[in-house]
Amino acid sequence: MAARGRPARFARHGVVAAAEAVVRAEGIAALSMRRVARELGSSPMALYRHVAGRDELLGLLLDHVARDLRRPEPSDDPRRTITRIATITHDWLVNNPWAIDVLPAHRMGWSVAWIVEDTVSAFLSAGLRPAAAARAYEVVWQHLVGEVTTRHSRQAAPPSDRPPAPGHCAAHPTLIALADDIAIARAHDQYLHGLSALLDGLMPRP
Amino acid sequence: MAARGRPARFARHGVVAAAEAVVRAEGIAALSMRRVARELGSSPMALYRHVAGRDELLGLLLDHVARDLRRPEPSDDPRRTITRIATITHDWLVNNPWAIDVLPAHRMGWSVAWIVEDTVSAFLSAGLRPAAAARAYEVVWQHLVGEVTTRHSRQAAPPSDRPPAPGHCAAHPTLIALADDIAIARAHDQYLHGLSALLDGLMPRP
DNA sequence: ACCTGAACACCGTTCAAGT
DNA sequence: ACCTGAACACCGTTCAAGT
Repeated sequence: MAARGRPARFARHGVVAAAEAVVRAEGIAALSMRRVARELGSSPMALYRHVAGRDELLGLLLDHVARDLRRPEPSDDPRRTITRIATITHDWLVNNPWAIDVLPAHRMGWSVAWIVEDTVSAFLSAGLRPAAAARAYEVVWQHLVGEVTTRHSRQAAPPSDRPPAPGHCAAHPTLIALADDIAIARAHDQYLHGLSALLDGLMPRP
Repeated sequence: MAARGRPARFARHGVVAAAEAVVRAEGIAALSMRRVARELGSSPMALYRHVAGRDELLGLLLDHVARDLRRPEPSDDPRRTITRIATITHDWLVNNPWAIDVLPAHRMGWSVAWIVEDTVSAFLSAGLRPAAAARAYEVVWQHLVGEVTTRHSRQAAPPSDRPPAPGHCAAHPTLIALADDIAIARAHDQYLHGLSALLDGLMPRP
């Protein structure tokens, strides 16, 4: 069949690719319909031929970026499997922190459903009952999201160098005495440490 | 000394109070300088006499709302102390989810510094070394933030009722078999369950 | 000393018109 | 069939002018 009407200057995929370029170069805050249009050299309204709106564009971008998230090979040791999946997901979210906000609105797309699938079944094969396995997955996910969220927002607003007022020091002795330990615990990559403690509490002991 | 110049129509506190009213009634997304000005019946620019800008207003609002967060009495049992502080903070953050984003930019203001102080010293009196106590606090905080974040974003985007495509079912057998368990784990208030498992892993066993 | 109005540079999205 | 331009209802913030 012959092409009818005016030919398209770009396609849905081109819009997503332009959006990805903007996010990579200038961060998620710079991602606007107008900015993507400028990237494509078109008018803002041209995008709406290919994409329903900004929310859909974010969802498509999520699917696009999810290709970097590779499902690991299954292993015999459930704890090892869970740790590996969590680590991969963690590193991916550190690179794409905006995905945390998009994931729920995107109905936790099937492109990343294997995270739930493989983690829950690892908990099952570790001996947890179904309800406990589902809860355990939820806790691991919450901790993962919390680590990435706190990391990301601290990066955006680094701690001040100003010393605290004397009155504050007297009121918070432990805070002052352990200031270095607290700073180290925040700065270093402690995700695996926290996950390990969590799994100690969640999984049956041998 | 006599008042000089034009009298003020409102004060810094009035701006914060108006901001709180807007947030309580319409949520954090509705909080704009222009919206607060409308609330006060003034021009948007009048606010800048009393507040440096939107970021400072958010910080002041945080301090204002932090008065609802009451420091609990110390107890003899460290685990009980930590659980109580975490529960209070959790409930407060569920009511003020926007605070999660503001806290780091606000340099974790001294108005809530007792959370760190009391939690870390409880871990110390449970027998943890300083570095471990600091890390343990960090993990508890991360889990707390993650629980509130996932709860909040799911509330904004409830799961769809559409049944998944058959292909997806075949690829994710555990997900399908435990669908009800997973839904329950997400819906119910599982914060205390997760915290308990976390403390099992973090604290020395008697 | 405090407030206002116009302006600048943004935003998502609708709707009618052009090619 | 696809794209554009003007428009609407927003946003934070600057700057000069008014009282």
